Amino acid sequence: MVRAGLTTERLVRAGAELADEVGFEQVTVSALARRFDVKVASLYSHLKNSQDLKTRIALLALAEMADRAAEALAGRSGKDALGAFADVYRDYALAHPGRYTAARYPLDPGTAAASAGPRHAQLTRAILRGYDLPEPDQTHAVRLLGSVCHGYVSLEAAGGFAHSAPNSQESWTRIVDALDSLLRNWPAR
Amino acid sequence: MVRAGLTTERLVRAGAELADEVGFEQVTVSALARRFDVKVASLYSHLKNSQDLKTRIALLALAEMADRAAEALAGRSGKDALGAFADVYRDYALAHPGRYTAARYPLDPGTAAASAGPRHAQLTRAILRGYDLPEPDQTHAVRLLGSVCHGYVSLEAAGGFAHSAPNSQESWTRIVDALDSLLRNWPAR
DNA sequence: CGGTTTGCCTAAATGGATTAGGAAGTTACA
DNA sequence: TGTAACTTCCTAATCCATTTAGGCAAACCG
Repeated sequence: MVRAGLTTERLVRAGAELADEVGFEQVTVSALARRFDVKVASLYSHLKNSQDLKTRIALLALAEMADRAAEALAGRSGKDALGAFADVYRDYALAHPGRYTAARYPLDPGTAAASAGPRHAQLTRAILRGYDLPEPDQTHAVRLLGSVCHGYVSLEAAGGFAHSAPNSQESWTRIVDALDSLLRNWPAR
Repeated sequence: MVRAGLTTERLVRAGAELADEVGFEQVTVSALARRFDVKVASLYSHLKNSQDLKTRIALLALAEMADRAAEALAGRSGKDALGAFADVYRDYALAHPGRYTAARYPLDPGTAAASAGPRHAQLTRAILRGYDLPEPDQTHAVRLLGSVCHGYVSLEAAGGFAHSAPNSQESWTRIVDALDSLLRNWPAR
């Protein structure tokens, strides 16, 4: 019997690739076993169950995005940082649609807290340092930025902007401009 | 044999209720059959397949939201309209989480075009009449508003804002304020 | 009232998720 | 090097959802 060399690590990585190829919904324990040319039951030594697999893929995606965002923000500030940050999410979603979908897989509170989620919030907050907003407005702005990035990328991925002018890239650029302007002129209570 | 009186209409409506109760992911043809105390195969006279069921629930949700949005916009304009519009989505998502999830179920282009999707875009555009933006900025703004509403509500539904201060309602109010301000001071190219 | 349509059925094939238990491969250590 | 302990992967079985084919009975329509 030749061993396939399965590890949780490799399975999750392969699961993420599978998600990008066929969609996160189609990621099943069975499909993953087929990809490793191994019986389904073998995976259950490395994964608790199907949900565990999906959760791990989600955590991988969140961590990858946070890594890229952190790199993109290094040495940038203000509008430059804002644009680079936003592009990280958009580019990631375009390059890795399955992983991006995975990143929205519902996590239980404990898992979410231990995920890269808080890092995302920290990074968003770092951008806002260039805009000098007092609390609690800073928190509102963090939530706004998160909503816009996530919302835009989701709608774009769903094809929402595909079949009408102007093209999506142009809107994206202008929306980043608009957000920059908004943050520089954040309305007082 | 007493007939159960199944129709596509009733099945979809019950499917939507089921989605709100147990989550859209858990809506299956089997669960629906159980709810009507009927054999699974019987549903296939009324539904093409499982995907058809989900698509129909999605269309129902999109139409319901568009109806509510249209009603909310009647007689309002400017910031008043903006706030009311945004609240429709938020309230709908809170009251009908399963249906709201359903509304993001991927539709093929033909179905999407025949859905209430375009009506949503029209309604968003109606709000912007109060802000006097020239094209193509109006389109960018439509996309921004759609992104914020969708993004915020998604993140909120996923519990993103649940465990930190300030509370979500306050952020939401301030974000609507901020968007109003942005639309009134939309930056030139 | 007889024929047709419709609504729901039984039956069966397919495929994913999951568990129990076993055998082959690997490692550690005497 | 021999062997015990552990790890990895397997067979086999169960359960549940999806989907299709074909049939009987109820409802409707002339």
